[in-house]
Amino acid sequence: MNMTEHNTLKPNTSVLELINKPKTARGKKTLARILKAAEDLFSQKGFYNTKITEIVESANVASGTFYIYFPDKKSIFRYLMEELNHALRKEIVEATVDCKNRKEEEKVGFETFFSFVNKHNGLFRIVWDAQFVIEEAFMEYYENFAQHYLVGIKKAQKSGEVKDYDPTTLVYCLMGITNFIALKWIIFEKKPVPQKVLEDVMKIISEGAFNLPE
Amino acid sequence: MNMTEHNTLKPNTSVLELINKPKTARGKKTLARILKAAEDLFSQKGFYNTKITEIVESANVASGTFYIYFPDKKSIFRYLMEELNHALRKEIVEATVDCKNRKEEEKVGFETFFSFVNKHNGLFRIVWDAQFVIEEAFMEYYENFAQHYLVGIKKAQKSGEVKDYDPTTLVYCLMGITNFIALKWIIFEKKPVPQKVLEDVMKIISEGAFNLPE
DNA sequence: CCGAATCATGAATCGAGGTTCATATTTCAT
DNA sequence: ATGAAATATGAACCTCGATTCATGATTCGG
Repeated sequence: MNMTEHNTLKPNTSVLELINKPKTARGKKTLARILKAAEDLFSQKGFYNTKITEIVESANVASGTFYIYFPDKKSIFRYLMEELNHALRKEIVEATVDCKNRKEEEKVGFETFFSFVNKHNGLFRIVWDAQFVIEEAFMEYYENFAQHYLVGIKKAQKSGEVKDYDPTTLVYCLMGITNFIALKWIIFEKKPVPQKVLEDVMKIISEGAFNLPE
Repeated sequence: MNMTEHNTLKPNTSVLELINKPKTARGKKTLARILKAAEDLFSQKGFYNTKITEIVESANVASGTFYIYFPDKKSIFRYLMEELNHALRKEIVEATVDCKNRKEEEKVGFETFFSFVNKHNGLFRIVWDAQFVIEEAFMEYYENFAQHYLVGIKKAQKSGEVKDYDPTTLVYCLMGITNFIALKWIIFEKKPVPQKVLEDVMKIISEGAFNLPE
């Protein structure tokens, strides 16, 4: 077992270089087809139930071709995870740039997250599958997401917009809420998250769940 | 493919009979050893990374013995899932019997959930792994849990203790919060959930996260 | 338009691990 | 005490799927 240097939680650690980058138009197309096929299949059936055979078949390439771009099955999985992570964060950042206040920012962030999961509803399955495919990746994913979230929350606490709880607790509560709401609607019900639900969620995190005892 | 009758979401569907029940003291002990070994291994390494070989070795039985009690690898996984599900619900019900109001009930419920996950920290890994092992089981698990939760929440809404949101939304928010707080602390940090965190969580769901703009 | 680099092929390899089964041992009701 | 039922054994089987590699086709800069 040749253990390579451990991959600590450095923010910008990228593993995307694991792949052998195509240098030709043809190569790029092929790689794209492979990635698409893999994302679809992993999303539907998970890592261990997806055969390389199926990926290459669905991508219309020979099995050997797969190994031109990825050293092994796990690499493509990890690659997809990072890709999704980046894409999600990018969408959220872009969607929230000109929000007037933190509350609006949360709302738009939630909406963006829901629509992203709706588009890439394999995100969950891939991320959750990760804990048994590439152990570190799973924690890395959420801790990373939380860290970015944290920055915004702390700022909003300084400005007085957000109450003075332990910010990490708040961040994990908010991530929990969005993840489970998306799970319920997009994964279980196979529908977009209804507007009414989004609004109730906003009310819950604004006003709490309980009525005051009179 | 001989598709057996589809397992709809009937509350009390039990699959525990999948196993060949032992009729002897010896048999019971053996089965218990196998279950313990399997729970440990599945928790640590997930379903697909756990070999029958390892389970039986860790349980000190021969490979054939495994198949006396379970028809195949998936059965024992499913069995464990149900067992955990029942155990968790039982603990929560028992812990909350004499709570004075819904808010206290939530708090005690949260505490019990955290302590359960702390004791059986494989619960998460097993449940989340499930979506790729036994697809229905994953959704079944959460929907089932949600349904029980819902009953209590609706009651508390009638009595006016809980605000009048869509109860399903509220339930999934609360499940999301507890699951992610447990994830952060018990799984990622490998520590029990600190008291301060529990208190902040309670405040968040009581008072919300935002300060009112003055 | 040539040839070195790139990309593609797919049959063959190889190891892994779930499951079976013929045989042996243990239990326990009578 | 006894034998039928219940348990236990573990080597052998068998399938499946990740990966390799020798060979062939394409690309594209100069």
